[in-house]
Amino acid sequence: MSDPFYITSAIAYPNGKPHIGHAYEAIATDAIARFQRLNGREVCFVTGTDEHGLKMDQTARGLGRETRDLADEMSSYFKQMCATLDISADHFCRTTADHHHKASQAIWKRLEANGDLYLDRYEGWYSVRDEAYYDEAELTEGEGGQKLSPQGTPVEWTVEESWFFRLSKYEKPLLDFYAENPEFIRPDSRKNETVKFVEGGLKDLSVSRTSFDWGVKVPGSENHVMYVWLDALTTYISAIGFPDDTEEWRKFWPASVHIIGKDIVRFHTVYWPAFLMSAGLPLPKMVFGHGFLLSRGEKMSKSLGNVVDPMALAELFGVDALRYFLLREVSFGQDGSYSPEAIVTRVNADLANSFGNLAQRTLSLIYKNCEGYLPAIHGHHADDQALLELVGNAVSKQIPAHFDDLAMSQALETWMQAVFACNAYVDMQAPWALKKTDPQRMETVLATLFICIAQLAIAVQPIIPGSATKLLDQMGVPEDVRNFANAGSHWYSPLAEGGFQIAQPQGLFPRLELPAEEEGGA
RNA sequence: GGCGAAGUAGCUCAGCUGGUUAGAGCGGUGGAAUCAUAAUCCAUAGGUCGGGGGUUCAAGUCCCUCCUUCGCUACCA
Repeated sequence: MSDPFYITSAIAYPNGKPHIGHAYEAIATDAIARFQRLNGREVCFVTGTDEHGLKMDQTARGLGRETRDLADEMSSYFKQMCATLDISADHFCRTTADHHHKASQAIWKRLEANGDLYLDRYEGWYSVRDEAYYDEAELTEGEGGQKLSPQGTPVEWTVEESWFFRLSKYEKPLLDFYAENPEFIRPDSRKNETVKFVEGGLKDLSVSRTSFDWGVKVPGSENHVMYVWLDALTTYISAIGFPDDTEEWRKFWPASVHIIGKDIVRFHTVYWPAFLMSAGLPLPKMVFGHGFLLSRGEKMSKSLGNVVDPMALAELFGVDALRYFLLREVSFGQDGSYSPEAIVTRVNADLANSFGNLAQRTLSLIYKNCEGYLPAIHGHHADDQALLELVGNAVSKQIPAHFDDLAMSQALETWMQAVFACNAYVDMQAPWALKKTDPQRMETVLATLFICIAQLAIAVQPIIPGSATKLLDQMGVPEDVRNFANAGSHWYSPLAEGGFQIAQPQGLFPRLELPAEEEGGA
């Protein structure tokens, strides 16, 4: 088990409860992590919550609560979401943890030691009401020449003491890095945006705040807290031990991939690598900016009232159904659309009808006609060979290649084609008819199907771990076979000859029904 | 405004470096089968590949232009 694979999702900003976008990212990241484990890599998967910053502080104050208290509560919802959705994270990190503060201060000191931090003044148009600075170009002019923020609140020219990071110094190194590492930013559209942005020139970055104190204290400037992003990004290294020289740190850094939303690509592809360069640390190998989930093609927002609670969806349709839908229907990297009809249609067609029914009809035939004992193989026909080859090729080559490329929807498309081939094979061979005409042939056909179904279940584990495991359990497939390296090994005959007997098969993928329409609007 | 992405069958989308009759799934239609979660399999549905122009022996696939939608254009995260 060498070849470490370190993957992170973004750490969520918990000033609200988790929404479907958080669930989507967690599920996608989890599927990749699970795939790599089954692919023989030693995996570390980190997720968590990013709890500092102005907004958390404001939200808590608005509720009349202690910020820390609110953070504890909100973070727990995200942790709970991970548990519910079968997210196999190795570490759930909170930026409020002591070790994380220590790590953030350590990286700060490294930037400082490298001469990249200097104290200056941040000047700009500041809205007291929004507690935010705005660019001149964003402002509008109200009555009497009063300058207004995009939110329509008054702004005034404000000067604040701030530490700056010499981001400008890294313009060239970053561009060189992008050029030398074409896979660093994916998909390409995000890379273009980033390159153009950096080519446009980088200004030094204000990396401390004095206007609030909910954050990591700047070493030596106790009235400053660190810019939230500097602290948040540090999670990726503090999670595995930094600044301590731990075994995990040595094994897993630099990260294999950071999975993030397309809205925070810049922080991960400009600021983060610049910070790391300054700190003298290796850079992550890849940053992948996935798309957004739209509700019937529209952005989800509180004002539109179309925000979807992922817990409710999991409750309604099942965790694996939700996971399958999101990863099959949405091309990873692009925006995707969600609707109850779409999930019901997709899950019924693929999981219930095609794959679930394939397993059910095959296992039922074995249960009824072979007393549950796995049938012997009496020499394969060309049809059997063709199917075994098609499924074997999909499971051992094509599907892992797609997963490795983070193309989960394509992996599943390939998977479905193999499922279709199995169904076509069942119909053509008609083992129920062979029962009377050629029992031995029936046994071979059922054995062939059993092998294929097991392989398909093994391959789909990263997507629907719960159901796949249940099916493999029903089928008695040994643990050490349940990975990409061994799925195609010679495990069937030993299992059959060992006298394994299946119980009466239980359907694992129930057909979904469209939930009844909500009554009356208003 | 600048830069970029996208516009392909009713729906959701594949189509890499240009090359035989433009593909898949879902839906629709017609058959077959009855082992199975009324699931499955086979066949099929006549889309000027956003409009126009151009390059080429050959363009959905390259160039120009127009239309439409979307993203980025730094200090909330």
